[in-house]
Amino acid sequence: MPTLPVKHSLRVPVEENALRALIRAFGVVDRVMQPYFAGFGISGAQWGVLRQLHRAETEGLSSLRMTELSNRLLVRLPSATGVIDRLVRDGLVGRVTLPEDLRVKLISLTEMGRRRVRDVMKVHDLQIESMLGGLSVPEQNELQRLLTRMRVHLEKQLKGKNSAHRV
Amino acid sequence: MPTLPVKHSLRVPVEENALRALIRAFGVVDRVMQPYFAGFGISGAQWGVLRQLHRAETEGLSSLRMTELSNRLLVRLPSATGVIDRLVRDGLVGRVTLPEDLRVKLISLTEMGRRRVRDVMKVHDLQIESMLGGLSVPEQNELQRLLTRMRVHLEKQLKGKNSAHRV
DNA sequence: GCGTATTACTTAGGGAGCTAAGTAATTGAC
DNA sequence: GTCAATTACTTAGCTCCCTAAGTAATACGC
Repeated sequence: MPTLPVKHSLRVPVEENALRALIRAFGVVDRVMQPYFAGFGISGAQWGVLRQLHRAETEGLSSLRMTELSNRLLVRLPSATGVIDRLVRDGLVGRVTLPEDLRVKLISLTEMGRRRVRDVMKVHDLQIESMLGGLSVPEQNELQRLLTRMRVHLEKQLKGKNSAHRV
Repeated sequence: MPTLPVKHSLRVPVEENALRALIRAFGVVDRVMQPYFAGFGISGAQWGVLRQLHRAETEGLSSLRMTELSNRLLVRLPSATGVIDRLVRDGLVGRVTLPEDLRVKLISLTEMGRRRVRDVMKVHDLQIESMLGGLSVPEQNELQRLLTRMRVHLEKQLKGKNSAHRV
C-alpha cells in the first residue's frame, strides 16, 4: 500500500501526486517502446501511422488523406506531414495527389509498409502483455478506467478554454 | 467533434488497453500543461529545472551540477544542456564553472528565476487539483498506486536490457 | 612525472511535437 | 465570370528528447 502523504510535522512535497506518477510512468513507457520499435526500423510515431493505414485497409479504405490521418493520430497537420515525409523517404508509405481535388494528398501503405506492419503485429500483443505484466488483469482494467476518466475530465477543460478563445 | 468509430458488435481492437489509455491520457495532460506554463513564460521542461533548483535551495544547496540536474529530471545530459541554454538565455538561471574542477558547471536560480518559481507556486496546487478533479481522492490514490507499480515493473525490464547490453 | 582512462559537459544531427505563416486549389458570393 | 473566402497541405522556426562523437580537465597506473 502506498503509504500516502501522511502529513505530520514535515510537509511531503506537493509533487507526489497522481499527475506526476502519470508523467513518470509515461516516460518509462516511452523509454521501453522506443528501442522496441527501433528493432523494426521505425519510430513510435511511424508505427502510429502504419497502424492507422492498416486499420483503414481492414475497413475497406486503401488510403487516408492528411487531415484524416492527423485526426486519427491526435496530432496537428504539420506534425503528420513530418512523419509522413520520413515514411515516404523510407518507402513504407506512398503519397499521391487526388485527381478530383488537387489540394488533397492520399497516403497509403506500400507493399513494404504492409510487410512491416505484419512483422510488428506478429509480436505486438506479446510485447504489450509483457509491459503490462506488473499488473493483474483487474488492475489493468481499473487503471484503464481511471486514466480514461481523467482524460475525459481534462478534455472538457481543454474544450472550455478553446471555445473561449474562439468567441 | 470527430465522431469516433463506434464499434459495437464487432470485436474490440486489441489496442484498447491500459497502455494506450496511458499514452492518450499523457497526451491530454501535456496539452493542458503547455498553455498553463506558457502563461508564465516558461515550458514544462523549464519548470522542471526551476522546481529542482528551488527544491535544492530548500535543502541548503544553492546550485546543482549538470549531471545531478539531469538525474533529477530523468533526462540525458544533452537534453539538460539544451533546456539550461534557454533558461540562461532568458535570465532565469545562471551557469558558472566550479573553480576546483573546471569540468563542472554549477546551475543556480537567478533572482528573476526565484520570482518565477514563486509566481508558479502561488497557483500550482490549485492547478493540479483542478486537473485531477475528475477523480475522487481515493481514485487518485489508486491511480497513483497502479501507475507506480507499472513504472517499477517497466524499470525492471529496462534494467535487464541495459545490463545485457553492457556485458 | 607521463601517458592513458575516466569524467563532465557540449556539439552535431535526427525525430517529433507545436504555432504561425505561406501556397495552391476549390468554393461561393454577387 | 470574377474575386474573395475557405480548405488542404507544407514550410519555417521553435522546444525537447535522443544517441554518438567531440573537447577539456582530472585521476590513476606505473
